[in-house]
Amino acid sequence: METITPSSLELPQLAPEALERADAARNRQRILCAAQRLFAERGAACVSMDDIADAAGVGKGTLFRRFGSRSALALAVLSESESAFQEGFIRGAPPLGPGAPAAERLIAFGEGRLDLLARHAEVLAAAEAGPARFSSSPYEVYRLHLTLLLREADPDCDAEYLAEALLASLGVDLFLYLGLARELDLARQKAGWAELVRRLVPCPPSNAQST
Amino acid sequence: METITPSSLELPQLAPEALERADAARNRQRILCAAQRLFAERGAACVSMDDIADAAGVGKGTLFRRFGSRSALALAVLSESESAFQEGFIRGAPPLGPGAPAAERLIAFGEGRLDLLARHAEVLAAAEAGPARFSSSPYEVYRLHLTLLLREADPDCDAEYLAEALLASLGVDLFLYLGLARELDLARQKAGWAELVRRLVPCPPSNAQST
DNA sequence: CATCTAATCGGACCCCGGTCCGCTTAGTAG
DNA sequence: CTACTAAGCGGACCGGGGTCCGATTAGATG
Repeated sequence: METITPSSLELPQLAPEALERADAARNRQRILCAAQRLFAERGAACVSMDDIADAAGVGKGTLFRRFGSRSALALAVLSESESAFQEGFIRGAPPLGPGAPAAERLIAFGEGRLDLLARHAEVLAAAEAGPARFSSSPYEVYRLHLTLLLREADPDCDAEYLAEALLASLGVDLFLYLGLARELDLARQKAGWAELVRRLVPCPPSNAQST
Repeated sequence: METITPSSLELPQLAPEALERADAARNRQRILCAAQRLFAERGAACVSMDDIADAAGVGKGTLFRRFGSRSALALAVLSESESAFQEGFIRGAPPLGPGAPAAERLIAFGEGRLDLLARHAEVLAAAEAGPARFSSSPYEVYRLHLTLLLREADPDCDAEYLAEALLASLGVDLFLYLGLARELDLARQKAGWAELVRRLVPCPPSNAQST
């Protein structure tokens, strides 16, 4: 504790992977592959953490050391799709990306999220189960994005609250429930979302303002 | 199985309590009391089903036989408050009850629900955890109520979808998260809800129509 | 009161997510 | 190549929700 080795000072802690030991990195990959495969084969709901550990040829302790929790692992499995979506609404082409009016971007965001839900509902349900829902980094990004768009659409609204309220209607649980129990399919939910957004923001035809 | 006793035919199955054996009814009461007490003492999150069974002087099997699940038990503990609220918006005085314009009733509904959340957040969190959220009978009542009000406010909207979307923003999880992590207090959430509703329904000053 | 039966009881048991800690090993320094 | 150390490993373990089934008993019948 008292003597700090020079090497520890030189490590700039670039990224988690950078200072990960080789076997650790290998195990992370093995676990990710096993999880992805099992999720695809049986459905995420029917795959326990023990299953994944066994399939990856790894102890349960290792699994939790690498990923911390079931939700975090599920999130990691989805990171590619998730990043692609975020890329889309942050730097992509309109109407999802910058350039379109806020209302249009909001509608496109919801449709994109609903597509994501439709493609990965099961794994997302695992990723956003319980307390993980609000503390995940995607949620924070979504929240910020919606808050900015809402403020842009109407500076007088309580954008912080409305962003959370809107996000609530794009939750996995609701999506699955609406689809399975209430038989509202993807198209209907997209239309409903669009209606919701259009009613929320006045949607003035030419309100473009710089700054 | 083949011989049906006359007595079984005479039982009209009036209500669950009616055909419940005396000891069963007694145990149900004991369990409810113990649960209520423990929830109040320690907070629902720190009370396990074993704790409740022990405190009630009853086996775990009995507990689950009577209530089926943790969420159902929590719901039962709250049934009084829940009924009072439902009574309020079904048969109570305006603006919560019938008589006020739909928009006003919607706002009052959300405020009432938020009050309920504020009073019983912990137990409600247990009651609406996981899959129980959408399958509970209160949810169905809320859904119907909102659907009718939305249709009344604007017959052209997709009331079914909008009702679910609105209800999502009155979920316990979101309420707790907004209050604790985002520091949006009860008043702010009420104001936000009112804003949300007013933007959603045109709120024409005199749109009262019979039928 | 004795008998009978089906509802009830209760705790041992299961599965699951998550934690802990003593053993192993990668990677480095000499 | 050897020695050293901290990171990594893995499986025993824990508490919690929920299930099962042999033992018990309420309460009706005669």
